[in-house]
Amino acid sequence: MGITKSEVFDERINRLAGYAKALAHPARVAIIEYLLQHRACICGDLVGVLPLSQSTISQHLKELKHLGMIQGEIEGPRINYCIDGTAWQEARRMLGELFDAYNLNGTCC
Amino acid sequence: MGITKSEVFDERINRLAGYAKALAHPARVAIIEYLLQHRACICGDLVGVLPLSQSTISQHLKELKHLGMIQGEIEGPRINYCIDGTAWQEARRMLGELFDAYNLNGTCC
DNA sequence: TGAATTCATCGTAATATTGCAATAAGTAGA
DNA sequence: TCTACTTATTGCAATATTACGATGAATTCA
Repeated sequence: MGITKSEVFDERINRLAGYAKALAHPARVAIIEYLLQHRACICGDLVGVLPLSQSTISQHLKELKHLGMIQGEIEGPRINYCIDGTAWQEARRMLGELFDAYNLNGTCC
Repeated sequence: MGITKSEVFDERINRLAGYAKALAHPARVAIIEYLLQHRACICGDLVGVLPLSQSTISQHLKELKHLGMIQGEIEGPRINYCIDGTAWQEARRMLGELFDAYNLNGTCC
């Protein structure tokens, strides 16, 4: 098939997987870290930083936007992308809870 | 293409993306949560829990193993899969640092 | 208006992922 | 050994992802 059976999992799990997916590609991690360091960026900046083409970077930005992790604001001829605070906090909380669940149950194996 | 240019990103970023990838599919999140709750599991258990076929689940387990998140130990006719503590802690640390970087810089936009 | 700048989109190609049925491989017990 | 049980692998099909060049759309400035 090649199509994820999202409908058989509940909302929470799909959302968690979505946030993880946003960080599941090195280019997207690099983009997020750049955004964290600069508080904002434009696609053009990234073209100079990442060894990927402008269209590829634009595509990753689109994916991050689609997954809710970033926002884009038009500012003159360029676009100010930045982390979406709400999604960021939710992702942090959901992933944090998942990782913390390991400690609560003690070591395994 | 369809092939990620991992070689242009450093080790740390690729590792982080790898851990995120482990959680980037709802079925794998469900598997991990099941492991967290039961401390161990066998593929057969999951077949009764997840609405996916045995071969599909086995494949996700293989992927999780490949990404370092779980370990499998043969125990009689079955296999005891469990979270890999070392990888888990590293993933938690790396993702935690990433998420914390947002707060350190204050709100954005 | 025209040129330059910036980002998005389209088209294309190659590879990866997801899923399942069927089958294989391994172990345990009769 | 034979059977039952459990998990892995194979083969296949369909969709998703990644990447890039070329082109398009929008904005700014001369």
